[in-house]
Amino acid sequence: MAFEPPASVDRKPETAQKPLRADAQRNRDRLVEVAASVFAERGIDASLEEIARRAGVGIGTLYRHFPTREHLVEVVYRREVEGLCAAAGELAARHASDVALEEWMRRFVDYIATKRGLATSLRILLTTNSTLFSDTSGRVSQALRQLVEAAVADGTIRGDVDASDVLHALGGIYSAPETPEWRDRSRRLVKLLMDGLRFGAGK
Amino acid sequence: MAFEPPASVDRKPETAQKPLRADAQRNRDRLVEVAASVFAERGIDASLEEIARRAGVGIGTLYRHFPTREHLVEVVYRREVEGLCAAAGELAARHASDVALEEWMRRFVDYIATKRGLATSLRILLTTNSTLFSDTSGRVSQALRQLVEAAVADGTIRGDVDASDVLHALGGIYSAPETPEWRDRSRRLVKLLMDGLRFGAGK
DNA sequence: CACTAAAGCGGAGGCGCCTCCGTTTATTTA
DNA sequence: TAAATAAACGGAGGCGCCTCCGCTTTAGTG
Repeated sequence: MAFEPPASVDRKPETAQKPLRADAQRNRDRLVEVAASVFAERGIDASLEEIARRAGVGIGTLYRHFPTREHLVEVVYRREVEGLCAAAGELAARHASDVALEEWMRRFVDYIATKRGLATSLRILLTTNSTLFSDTSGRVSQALRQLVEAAVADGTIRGDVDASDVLHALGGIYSAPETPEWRDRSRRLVKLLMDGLRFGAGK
Repeated sequence: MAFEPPASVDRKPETAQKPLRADAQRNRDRLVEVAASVFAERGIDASLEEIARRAGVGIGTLYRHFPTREHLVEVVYRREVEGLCAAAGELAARHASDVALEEWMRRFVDYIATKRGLATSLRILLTTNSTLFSDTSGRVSQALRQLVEAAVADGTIRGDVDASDVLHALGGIYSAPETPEWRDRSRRLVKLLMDGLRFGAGK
């Protein structure tokens, strides 16, 4: 305690560690799932005991799997980003590529919206744990690139932009001030952006 | 709680608010003093109840004066920086100006040393509460400037440097890695710096 | 001084954090 | 399938956080 350890969550080696016992794996999954909804509902400071309770496990089990609150938050956050990015592939398969892009951006905005309230805690986590930041932002921009390139390739959006342009355009959303109309304004921004992208498509 | 408030400690208006009742002022002073030593001894996560206990007041009194831990930490931190800077004037009055500068830099290093362990928490506080950062860093560089200018003026150190040069030189100390020899190395650095400053003094 | 209103006090109580360890369960071995 | 053992469980307990409110003290006022 004299020397509080760096607040970063330590990396577990990517080399898959021995598989968990079946019950342990079940509990762990359950905890992550419940934690995601409790954090969403009550904020990032939600009681860990409540999470354990709702997951139907003892508090000791929660702590064994996630030795600190930050461990749990990190896992939940990674899972959510992963889900968002995975949706890119599904949308691409099911819709015209410009529609897929638009829908994905809309989801992106919604997702950011849910995270606005947590901004300070999350920012601390992201600055503290730099791999978390680079991993997730890399994953997000990869998903976006996939969608933009597909839409450019089949001519449903103009060809003189790339994924990083779009990401920058979306970036404005992130930094916009926290007002009640934030969400609506962001949605308008996505629409506007799409109109711009569609304009002059197919040359 | 849905919307955790910005973690910044809100500015109390500089316009002096009505003076506290005598007992309240006494307790407040006592708390700050005790808190400084408890934080120094146990780290920034020390128990607030222990602080109240040692100050001989109830926990309720502590919370009335300092509604959050951050409030208390901020006040202690400001007081310490203030003390450090006030020492500049006293040293200047009592010693030759180069000696005053050297001694002050030594104290600065010692002070930073005590804060190393708290670095993460303090960094969060400083990035969260930007007035705290600008107030204190302004105050520190002002104290340093006073000492450097005096020493340059009476020719005990060379004339082709200014306070910001010296501050930058000291800045290296801050970012040096956290090793056991940190403190000794920093002291050597101060000596080295002073030798350099004295070299060719008086033109 | 005596009285009073306002200011301040303080600690009980409720809740959450986290550790520790006796008990239970899944898996391996025979 | 039974025994052995390693892995995992879970909650009691101790501690700290913070709020709330009945009690005490101070600073005016006559």
